[in-house]
Amino acid sequence: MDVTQEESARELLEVVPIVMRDIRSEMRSRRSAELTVPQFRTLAFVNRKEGPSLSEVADHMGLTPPSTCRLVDGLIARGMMTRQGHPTDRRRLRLIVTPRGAKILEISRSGTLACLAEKLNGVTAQDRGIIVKAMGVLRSVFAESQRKNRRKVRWCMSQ
Amino acid sequence: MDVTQEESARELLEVVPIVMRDIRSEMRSRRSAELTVPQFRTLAFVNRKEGPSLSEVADHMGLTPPSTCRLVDGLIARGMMTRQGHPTDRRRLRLIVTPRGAKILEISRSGTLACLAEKLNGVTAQDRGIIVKAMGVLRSVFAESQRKNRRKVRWCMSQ
DNA sequence: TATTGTTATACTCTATAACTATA
DNA sequence: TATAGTTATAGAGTATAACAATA
Repeated sequence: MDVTQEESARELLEVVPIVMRDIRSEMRSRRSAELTVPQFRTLAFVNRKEGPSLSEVADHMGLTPPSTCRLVDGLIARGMMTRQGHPTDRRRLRLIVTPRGAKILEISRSGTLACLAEKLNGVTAQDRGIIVKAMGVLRSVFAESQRKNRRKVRWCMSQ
Repeated sequence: MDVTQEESARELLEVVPIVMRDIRSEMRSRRSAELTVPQFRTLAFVNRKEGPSLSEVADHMGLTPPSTCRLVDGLIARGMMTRQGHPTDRRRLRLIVTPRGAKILEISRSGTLACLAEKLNGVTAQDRGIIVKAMGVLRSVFAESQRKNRRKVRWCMSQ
């Protein structure tokens, strides 16, 4: 099935927000873990990267530094990560996920995954394959554009 | 390619937030239209439905009545829709998109679509077909679960 | 008494502007 | 002077609780 850009863009704009709403409300309802989507993504990134700076997190999230700072603040306030000094550059910091943060991350991830997986139960294995394939394509398209956005933001900020 | 529920769920949880971030930031940067994603979705729904009640909007959006009320308030305050009385049931209201609202909706939709379409430029027509197919599957899965959520919310509220 | 919508309150997400400390 | 991070401020999204008006 060959499809125009416009057609696929229309579908994305219509369906992605619906799926997103569902993911968000599932995370919110998982009381034991209580992570929002941005918190979850931040925690997962810091956990994977082991000691990234704030800028690196902002870059990955596509957020401005102040927004990222607040996001991180919340996670630190709830004992899920800590700030540490950078060995050579004292302006920078290194973010580290605490054992408690790692545990919460795991609970949140597995719970949300289980919910999503259950919903995908009625979908054929082949259609699931199509979903995975589509996600791969989308990842390559949109992961790249994040960096661009980030640079633009930086540029706007300094005029 | 056959795929497990877990595998497809993992991909969704990883990629959907990234695409969503992009859609949101595109809408935000479109200064002439200045609609957030929920505002856009609300306006589009009300425009399509011609005169829905607040509850119907809440249902469609998967939001609680107070949240929906505020969302609608903002759109009304900016002259994009109006509240009208329901002919037979005086508790209800009918939401109507103003000509100005319809115009802004159109500007926002076409601008965001153009941006998304441009990003999908480097994708093959076949891969776009896969995206459209996947969106169709996801729509059927997640459009249904919204209603369930809504009922649960109502139920939670009244204990 | 149940339903529709609203107001009050509180939290998170996000931005821009202005600042501090370090390089 | 440029960079990393923070604080101040503000608007939007969202929830729960409490309420008013109508059925």
